[in-house]
Amino acid sequence: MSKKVNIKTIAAELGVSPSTVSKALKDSHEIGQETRAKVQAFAKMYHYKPNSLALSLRNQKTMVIGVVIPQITHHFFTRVISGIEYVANQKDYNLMICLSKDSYEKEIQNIEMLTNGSVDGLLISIANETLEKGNFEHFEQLINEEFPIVFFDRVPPHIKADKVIVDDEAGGYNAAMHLIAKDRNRLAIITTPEHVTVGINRERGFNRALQECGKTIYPEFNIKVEEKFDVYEQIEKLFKHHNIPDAIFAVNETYAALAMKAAQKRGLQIPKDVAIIGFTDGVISKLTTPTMTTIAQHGHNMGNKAADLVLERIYESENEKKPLQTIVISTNVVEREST
Amino acid sequence: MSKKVNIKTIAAELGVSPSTVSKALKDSHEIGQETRAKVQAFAKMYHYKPNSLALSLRNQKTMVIGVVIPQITHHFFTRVISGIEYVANQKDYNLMICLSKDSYEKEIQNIEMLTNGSVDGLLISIANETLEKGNFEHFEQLINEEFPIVFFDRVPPHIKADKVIVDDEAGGYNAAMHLIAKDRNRLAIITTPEHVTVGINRERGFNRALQECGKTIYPEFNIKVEEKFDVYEQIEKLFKHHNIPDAIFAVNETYAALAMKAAQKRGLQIPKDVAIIGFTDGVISKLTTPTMTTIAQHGHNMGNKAADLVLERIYESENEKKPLQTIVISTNVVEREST
DNA sequence: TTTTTACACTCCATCGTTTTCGTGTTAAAA
DNA sequence: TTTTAACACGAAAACGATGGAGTGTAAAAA
Repeated sequence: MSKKVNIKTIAAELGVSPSTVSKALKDSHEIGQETRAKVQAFAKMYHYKPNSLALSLRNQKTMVIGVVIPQITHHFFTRVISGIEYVANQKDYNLMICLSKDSYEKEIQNIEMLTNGSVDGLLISIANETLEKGNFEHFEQLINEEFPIVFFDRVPPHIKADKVIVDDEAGGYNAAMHLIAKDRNRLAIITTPEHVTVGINRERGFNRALQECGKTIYPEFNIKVEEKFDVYEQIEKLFKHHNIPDAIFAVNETYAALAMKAAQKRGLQIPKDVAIIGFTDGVISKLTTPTMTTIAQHGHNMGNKAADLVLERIYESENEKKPLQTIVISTNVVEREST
Repeated sequence: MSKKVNIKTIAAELGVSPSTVSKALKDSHEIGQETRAKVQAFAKMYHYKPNSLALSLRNQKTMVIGVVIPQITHHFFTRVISGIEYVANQKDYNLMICLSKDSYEKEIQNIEMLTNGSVDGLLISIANETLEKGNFEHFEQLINEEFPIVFFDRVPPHIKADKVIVDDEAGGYNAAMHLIAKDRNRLAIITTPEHVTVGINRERGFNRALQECGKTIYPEFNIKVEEKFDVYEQIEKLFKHHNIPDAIFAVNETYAALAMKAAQKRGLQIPKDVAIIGFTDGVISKLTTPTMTTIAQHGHNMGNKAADLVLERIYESENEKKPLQTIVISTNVVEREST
């Protein structure tokens, strides 16, 4: 890089002091018209830009929000990020995005790094590994320090903090109700292992609906997908029993699409023989054949709310703190061809 | 936020000077064993973390790479980011991701912001609006300043800079050849308007293959999709002619999936009646029915290469600069059921 | 003529950290 | 006893920008 212009170099070049330059650039009345014009012209000519590091250090404010997510290739998270970005940008805030890759260690590293003064606040969706471990000390410490922090989607269960979550339980309930309204009786669910909160909650809502409606809960119709093994094979098992479901609720879009494939491979008609409903507002559901009914998650909205919350915390004064909030983003059924 | 510990507060608390604390924390031999131990214990107890802003300012190094992309909800870009992140992390670099939302103005704002000292280097994929406008002054200025900058995927055509691109022309060529090898004669292409470089290049390769093989290029088999209008309707037109294609090459995954839907709606069998091939290695192609043959783009690899390049520029010394590079990421056909 | 006041700047401390160059003390060597 | 060296630590400048307090000049008011 060639030499960069800063206030000092301008000052030296123009034979004035740095303070004069700083004030002249802000059109301060303390500085004479002539000098002001001269400084401003010079600054423009040499593309002077104030160094944000120096500004941040001095103002103790970075105008950056840190975001830690497990995976950026998950479409839902990109929707959330785009929602966060929208709100942040309106307040002149920028984003620093880190990926934990669902690893406990990386998550800790990311958070350490971000809270070293680089950001004014933090938005976090917890790594799967951390959720499994159940070790949230790294968060508790930050919360004790009253660092502005908001959890979204994958949140720590027993920790007092601001959170934005999807109403997964209601989503699961509504999915089941939607299927039941279509006169389905043998409802299956494709879900995640115990430790993934979002999965359990959706399953809980699903089961509640079945109970309320007096539908049988078949143990063999509950597939808990382990990502480490072949996902398709696990889902395919649903159709290898003597008893085949006439409706399937998958807790995410991919599982739903794979269920559709598996069903079609068995020669089943969707939705005639088996209705399928997914979860999330991703790109896939509109492109499958038939198009897929889903529980829309409104990731963008979640991002908006999370950003609002953290900005509130950033701006609130030391003496008048608002109580902790948990914002629940409600879902809704988007009916398409698969049910 | 409660008070944060820094070197000064530690120094005051322990009755030593800031310099002593700084050295003690680095296990400097200048400081006695006893003091060293005392300082380190205190620092650990109060979770001292060096302020990265101050470090960056002093070292003139932020350990951050800025990334500007048009849309984060495009799966291809998330693959690239994940590739960038992988390489960056190995060198202890972090990412600052900004979204231009395909807007010229936002792109300029992002770049202004990032080059105010916040990042050591820049990775850019250009906004569509900028490409349309053809105004690349904001880049030229940075390049003149020798700021480490690497363009990827959507690159400025006539600007001398480091670039990482997909071999779109060869990709289009191979797609056509693949279809021709399947004994197809009436080949259609679903592409983008003129200004989107990636689209034109893929189309050019496609046409070249057709010419070389003596296949007819039907003008009505060339759909240039305008995103502002209903995409599906535009694609559907392919099947409304008396003459229907027996093979389709779509320059992205979404267009390909929509073409599949449109064909299936017309009662056409894929691949029997019409073979379809897409472009990109996204999530959709494996989940459609039938699964989709695509030209894999290797976004992750592109991210790796772009990050490698910019890090090279960051680390290279002022006097021995390497010549500008353009790295071409080659594509390959991933054959699935749709062809 | 002296005092006031407006004007146009400059000085200096500050944000948090590092690092070079001192400096004072003590013990060993001369 | 004096010189030397090791040891343990501190002072200060620097990174870039800012803003309150201070300074010097000149013109206007007393």
